[in-house]
Amino acid sequence: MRRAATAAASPRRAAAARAKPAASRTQTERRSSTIAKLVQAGTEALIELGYARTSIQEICLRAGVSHGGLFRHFPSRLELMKRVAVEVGDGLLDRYRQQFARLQQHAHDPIRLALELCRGTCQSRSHQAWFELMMAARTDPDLRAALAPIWASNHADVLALAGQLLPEQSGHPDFAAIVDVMVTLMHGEAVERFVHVDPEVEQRRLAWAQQAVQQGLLQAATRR
Amino acid sequence: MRRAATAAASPRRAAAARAKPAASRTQTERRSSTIAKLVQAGTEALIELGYARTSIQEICLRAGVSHGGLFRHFPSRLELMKRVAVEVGDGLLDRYRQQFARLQQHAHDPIRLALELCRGTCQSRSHQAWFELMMAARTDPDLRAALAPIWASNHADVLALAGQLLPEQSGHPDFAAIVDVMVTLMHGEAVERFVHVDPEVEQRRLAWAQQAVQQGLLQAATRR
DNA sequence: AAAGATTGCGAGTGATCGGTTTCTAACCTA
DNA sequence: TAGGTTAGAAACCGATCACTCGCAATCTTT
Repeated sequence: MRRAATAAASPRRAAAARAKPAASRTQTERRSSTIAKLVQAGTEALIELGYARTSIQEICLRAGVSHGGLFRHFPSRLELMKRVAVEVGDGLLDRYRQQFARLQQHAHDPIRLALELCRGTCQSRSHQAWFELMMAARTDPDLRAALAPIWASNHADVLALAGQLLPEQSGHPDFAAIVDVMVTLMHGEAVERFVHVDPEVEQRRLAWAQQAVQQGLLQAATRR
Repeated sequence: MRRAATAAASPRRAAAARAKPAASRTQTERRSSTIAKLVQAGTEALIELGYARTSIQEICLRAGVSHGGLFRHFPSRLELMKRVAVEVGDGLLDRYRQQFARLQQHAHDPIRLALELCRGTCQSRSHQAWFELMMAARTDPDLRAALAPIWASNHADVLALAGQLLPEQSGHPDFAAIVDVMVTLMHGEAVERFVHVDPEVEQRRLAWAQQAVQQGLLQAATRR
């Protein structure tokens, strides 16, 4: 399906690209370049202005693409937002994975690290775009329908990643429930952060969460 | 300042009101009646359509008030939204207080009851309007400035109410932190609910939260 | 190099936005 | 009951919304 390799295979076009790298590009390069610019601009607009004010003209202005140029690649605003959602969701997971891999050797407690990274991810700029789409979808049936499968796969990916990064704990019968509670807590924290930020409260909250997770993991699921 | 009593003080007008209660009303009655209708309509529109689509004409349509009539009582959309926020915030607290008073005699565990009511409140229709205003304010500086004091007082009221309803636990050094974590958790739950609802996960989450609160209350703050 | 396909551009379209203005109907004071 | 004030209705304003369309520029194929 993809034809990215075709460009490099043509010696004549490759030579032209070497001579005037900015001026002459293949169609697929032009296409993917402007698409990337549009998606990036859409993400930034979501973060800074919110879904309602992320208008076509705002995106085009930020991307440096004309009004009509956008519709050459996306048939509607909704389709662009779908693409943004996929890109943002994948980006958040990648970010988490990379940070964990980089820091886990120097971390004393992997659970603490996991919680801190979870908080950091939920408070990141990208995650604000994610929330913005979630909230907009609440009252926008079309957007909701379009994003539902993206959310579902992302949710599954989060749990899978947690099990992958914490292999020793992943076998615990309550592991999924604990991950769920912690992610939910971080989501609540991120939402409240839009209203008010209190570093001291946040620190106590994380300490409390860490303790609760460790106690939860120590005891077997004897509740039932 | 207020003159609501003036109407009832006039015997002639009171007689007229008794004769044709719907047709003839005092100015203050007319005024407060349409204001109430506008605030109610604004709240419902927030819940069903979201902040962005809660337009002047949508509110007027729902309230049965003309476009110009709205601006007779509110100088701008923002002022109406401020009023909605106050009304919704107070309503949520009243609702919680009343439900707790009604159910605490039959409840086995007041902490469990407090958590269940907190969840119920955060998942109520009114709370969706509250969230909608929160999220809209994230990217709307004017709205944010207008709602900041309302949030601050509401936040203080929530903690005060918790201490009032759980007098035995309110003296614990971690009480405020525990209430904070639980409210935050319920906020996260409410947000995720916009995406997906899973009753089984929610049940486990509440059981886990209850257990965590009880363990947190049992031990003194020995962390430091 | 000619012909064909793809990409980018920007002036349109009708609808809707928050807010103003003008005018009539209802109510209050005296 | 006359004169003044308040409440409500509806036409109107410029700005902005998502989206369309015809045309020019740039690749790709022959």
